[in-house]
Amino acid sequence: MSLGWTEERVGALKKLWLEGQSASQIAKALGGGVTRNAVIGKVHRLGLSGRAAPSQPVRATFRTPRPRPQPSAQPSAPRRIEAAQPRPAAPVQPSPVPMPDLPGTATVLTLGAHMCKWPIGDPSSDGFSFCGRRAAEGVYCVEHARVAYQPQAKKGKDGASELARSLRRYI
DNA sequence: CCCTGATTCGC
DNA sequence: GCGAATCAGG
Repeated sequence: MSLGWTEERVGALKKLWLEGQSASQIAKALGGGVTRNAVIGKVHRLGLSGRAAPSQPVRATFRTPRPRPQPSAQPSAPRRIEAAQPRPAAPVQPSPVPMPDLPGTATVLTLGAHMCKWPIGDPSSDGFSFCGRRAAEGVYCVEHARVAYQPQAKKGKDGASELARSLRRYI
């Protein structure tokens, strides 16, 4: 299951990446079928290797030029040795993230880094959106986190109906 | 061992 | 162009 990089997926990728989301986070956010490697690869291909707001100070690691496990054949690979790009000393301050009061107003493109990513509606429908409220736990708001991160789905009684009731409000 | 991004290279 | 494998590091 690997759809090509459609406009929307690329757009979402750019947005999430520029927001400082990690590659694996983005990979999960994009649904399935993409690994973090795919995301990273695409990011580099898109030309946005350096990010404005690195969540973790990933040092510009100088890897050894890579020993080539190639049995034979030495393809001339005049790789450029550039790891530190001339940063214009412009520590951008991104994330003027809007925070709607009502859920379901965030699309995959407007969804901010710390906005609840609980899906609202049918993903294959036009009006599909995300909750968009302040994410409290993980990528969800408090309310949705309770549903998403169910610690135990076992209660002697009827845990399923509780879940169903919670879900019903948003479907 | 978990995670992060970076790079290379076969496809 | 794509992404798995592999790397260096936190």
